[in-house]
Amino acid sequence: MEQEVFLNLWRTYDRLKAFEEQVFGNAGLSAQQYNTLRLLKSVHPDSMPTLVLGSRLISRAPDMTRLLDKLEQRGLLSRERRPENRRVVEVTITPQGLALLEQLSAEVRQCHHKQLGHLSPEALRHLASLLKEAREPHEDETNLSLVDE
Amino acid sequence: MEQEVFLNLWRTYDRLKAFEEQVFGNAGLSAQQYNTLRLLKSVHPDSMPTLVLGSRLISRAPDMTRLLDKLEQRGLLSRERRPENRRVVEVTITPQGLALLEQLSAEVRQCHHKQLGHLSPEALRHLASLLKEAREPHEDETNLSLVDE
DNA sequence: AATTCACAGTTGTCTTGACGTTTGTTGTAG
DNA sequence: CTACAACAAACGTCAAGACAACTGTGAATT
Repeated sequence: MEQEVFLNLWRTYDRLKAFEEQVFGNAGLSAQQYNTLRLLKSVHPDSMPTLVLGSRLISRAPDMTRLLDKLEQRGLLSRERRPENRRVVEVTITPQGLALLEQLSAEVRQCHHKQLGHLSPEALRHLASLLKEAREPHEDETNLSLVDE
Repeated sequence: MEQEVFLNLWRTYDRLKAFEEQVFGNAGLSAQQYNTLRLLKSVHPDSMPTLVLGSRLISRAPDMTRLLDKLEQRGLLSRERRPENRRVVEVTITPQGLALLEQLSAEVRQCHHKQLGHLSPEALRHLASLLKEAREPHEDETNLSLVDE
């Protein structure tokens, strides 16, 4: 029974993921990169240290450095070491990064609707709350809201 | 709303996956490899063509050849081209493969219990059925049962 | 002040996922 | 009977994920 739930979770995630991948693929982003930008936007114009960013992503990212490298090369974010603490690298989204998110936003909304639009609002609410309940004991910190816009 | 559900799905999957990875990691398997063996066991002593195997896995596997290479090297399965049709490669689980699954089975059950044991049977049933409903329009074929033992 | 320790990122390496392109095999049409 | 299309698998390549080891920086201990 518990096994069946996990397999259902896995497969459903795998199927729905394909939609996102198509949207982000067009823009040359991975889902993880998109979420990084989304998270940076939510604190803009403030910055965020690399490791904090990594820990707040939906899915753990063991490779923040290289992920940020790529986004920085494309001018979507900037990194800076501040004199008061040269250990941390502060990351900020750039106007280009914001513009890219803006450009994608309609398509992303549409994508999520294609994924799950066939479910009733009650079913969606119920599903979200069961999912939260399922992972609740395994969250390290109280990792608050997943949506932040 | 739909976006929030997908993010919850993603995160919950990511959190629960960690448990499986630990169990399979000990045995030197990936979750995908374990599922391959499990699927082969379900048709044992019959065999299965490579591509059929790939299409029946929980999550798509674009790289069956190399996944099977590793399992074959460890003697967990065998591959064979039959004279009547030399195009297809028939895959069969070996006694060693079966033994490995047997050896892991208790640990796997325990792992799923750790993942989801805190939910009531009703919640589990409900969650499974909502997940099925969520991906239903996106299943290519009627991809029937995920559990097959 | 020098040493030790903890912290934040980075780099190296290996494995896996993704995707397009061959190679070998069979069936079919001219 | 030959050429061509289809199919199954294998291979090449590149980007991501995982994990360990390393570098540089700041704070604490003595």
